[in-house]
Amino acid sequence: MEQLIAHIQKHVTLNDADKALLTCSLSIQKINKKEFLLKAGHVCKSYYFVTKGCLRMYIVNAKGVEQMIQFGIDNWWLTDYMSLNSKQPSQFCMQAVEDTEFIEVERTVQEELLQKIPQLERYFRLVSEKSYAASLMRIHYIFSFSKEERYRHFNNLYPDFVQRVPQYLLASYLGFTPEFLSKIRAKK
Amino acid sequence: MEQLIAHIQKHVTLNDADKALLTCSLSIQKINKKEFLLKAGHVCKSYYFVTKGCLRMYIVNAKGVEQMIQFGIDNWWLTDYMSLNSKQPSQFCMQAVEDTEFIEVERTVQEELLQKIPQLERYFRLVSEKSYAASLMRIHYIFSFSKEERYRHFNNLYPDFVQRVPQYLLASYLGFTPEFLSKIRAKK
DNA sequence: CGGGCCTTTGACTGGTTTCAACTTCTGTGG
DNA sequence: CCACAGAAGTTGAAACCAGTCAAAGGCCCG
Repeated sequence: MEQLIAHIQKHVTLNDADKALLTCSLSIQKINKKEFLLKAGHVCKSYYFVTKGCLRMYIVNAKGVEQMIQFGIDNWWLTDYMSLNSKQPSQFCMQAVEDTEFIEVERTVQEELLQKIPQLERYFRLVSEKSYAASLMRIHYIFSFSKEERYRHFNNLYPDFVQRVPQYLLASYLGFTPEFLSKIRAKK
Repeated sequence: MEQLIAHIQKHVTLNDADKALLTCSLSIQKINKKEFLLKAGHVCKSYYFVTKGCLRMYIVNAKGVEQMIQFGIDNWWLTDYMSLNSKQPSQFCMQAVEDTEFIEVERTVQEELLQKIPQLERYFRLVSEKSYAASLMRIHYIFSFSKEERYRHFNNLYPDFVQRVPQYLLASYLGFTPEFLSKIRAKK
């Protein structure tokens, strides 16, 4: 819980009353590896803030293949903004990659908190601006690097994370096949 | 100007005083085809809202090739959120594809407006959440479709836009070469 | 210790890029 | 208003990056 408050305070300032309100409105939840937070076809009704472990968001494409969209690790927010705002069924699934601890913020609870702590509006804005910027950079890397370069670049940025997740998820996240990732690694 | 106010009111409500304040704080600007709003190496200091025409944001990659990142047409916000928030130099360039009309909101002006019209904070949050969601869907399409499928899909969604921009920009946006786009089109 | 999931390896295939030459379009100055 | 230069689009041949498929090996968890 202090983790979320610390993250918020990197962006906006909270007084003690705000912190108390957050602490009593929200709680840490746990989920086991392979369990789901969201399944395609259901409306996404919460924001999820990961405090420990790893979540993933994926979509099943027209060929029936699971396509990784996003990982969520420590201090990351994960949700389907589209479904959340439109209240339409989500196309995504959200599943735990490892046993994971997270804070769930239901849309309705978020609304209350935004009323009572107006600077949270700014916090969530800054978070989604950052996520958007990061995803544009990801698109840049996808187009500007070959698949092997992409892997090596990602491996340099997050060497520990690469060791931590199954290769087939990483391969999907980077946009190629697990076989190809295996061949890259065999090289050296 | 009414265009921006209408767009804001799709997300939050404004009273007459708010509208008046927006109208006197902001103004329509024009830029000619090929002119720049932002060049790599400079700090991005504004949000740009396109009311007419077309802007593009691109990055020059390690091989010296211009890589399209984003188009901005009617009712789209375009900016480098990374540079804007961190005040670090941008890696991106922003250039007019056609003669374009837009509303510039400088970061400092935005701060004032956010003070005076608090619900704008929510508006900008919703806009960036939407943009983020759209860019995740774009990543999904990139990975799940072949390049030819990507073009046909995009062509179905935005047939008029495809006619409007130079093919080499569209090819770059979709992540392949102009020659390949030419061949796809020749097929049928 | 067994079964299923994950990873590895190799041969074959094909979608896409690269390069170069040629054609068409566009805009600018005479 | 035409001419011309540079930019944009087309076409084909050759090369290659990465996918597919199949079979074998490793490893985790019940």
